[in-house]
Amino acid sequence: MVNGSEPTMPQVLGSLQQAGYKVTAARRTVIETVLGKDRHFTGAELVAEVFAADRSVGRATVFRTLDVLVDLGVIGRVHRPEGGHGYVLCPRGHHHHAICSRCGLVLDLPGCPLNSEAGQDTLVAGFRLQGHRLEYYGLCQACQTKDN
Amino acid sequence: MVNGSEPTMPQVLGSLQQAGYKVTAARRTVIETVLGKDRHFTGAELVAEVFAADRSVGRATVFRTLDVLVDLGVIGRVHRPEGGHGYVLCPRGHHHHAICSRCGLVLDLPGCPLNSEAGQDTLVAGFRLQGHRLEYYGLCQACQTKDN
DNA sequence: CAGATAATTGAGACATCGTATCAATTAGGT
DNA sequence: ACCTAATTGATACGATGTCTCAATTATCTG
Repeated sequence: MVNGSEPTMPQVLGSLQQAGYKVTAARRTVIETVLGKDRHFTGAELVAEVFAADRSVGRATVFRTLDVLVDLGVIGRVHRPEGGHGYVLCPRGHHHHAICSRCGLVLDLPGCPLNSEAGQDTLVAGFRLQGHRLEYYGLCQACQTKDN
Repeated sequence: MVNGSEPTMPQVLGSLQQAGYKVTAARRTVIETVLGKDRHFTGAELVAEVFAADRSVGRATVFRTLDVLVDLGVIGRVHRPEGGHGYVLCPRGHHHHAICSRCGLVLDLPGCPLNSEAGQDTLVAGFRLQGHRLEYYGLCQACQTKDN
């Protein structure tokens, strides 16, 4: 990946336990598969890959584990250029993504270009800000050089 | 709504024609329904409302009209806190949204807090920026005062 | 280690959201 | 009024998740 701050297998398993979730074989398989991805993916894609790795893991379990991982902050949901939404592996801490609108590559951007959270409390009168979501779209280096 | 820059019925119909689309009864009904909304909505919600207004409008036509309106820039797609995505009425020009995570109210934010586009060309080495999507989440004034 | 127990699982039906097909209708230019 | 292509409604379909439920299993307690 682009920077080295992605969570590792033991880290995620630790977070799981710490949050009160059980560490099961199915979850291991799903997490291993997710950690191997370097671009956004759909639930269906993940189901296929997990199924290829372990035929006994159920469809519902994959989606349930995705929910858990979103809850833990290991992955996030993003819009996909094609419409619908996908999932993407997230490094820890506040950050945003640059998404290649051609191949789906996801780059993690360190930091946040927005002003301090304090300044944004007054974004709109009376609105209590809780968070934000920022996604950049464009072409990654590889896709720029491909003709067409 | 919060600011007065939302498109009006004649404006949207004009845009429709100008873009080469025909002005039909079904589209009028869908557009009227959309213009009456002040928060994000799902396709299904809109289908129900349009159907209530005119029982003869088909499901597919509602979604087709939504596509046209996205194309015209009258509405945009946003993430919904509950997951999935929704549609939201948009004023013209580059802007972003503040979305109440409790009631779904959407506030249009004039301008853009990000630095000039020029500066963002170098966001990540080699990445050619095409655009971005920014959404704020929080509680609107009304929802802050509601107990819980 | 064994037993208790609550979380988790797989299977598959179901729900939601949106799209494709297709013959019939209709808007808009002439 | 006529022509023609765009649009329509109905319906089947597809993609993406969610729910139910009985069976299993990870973790805790002793």
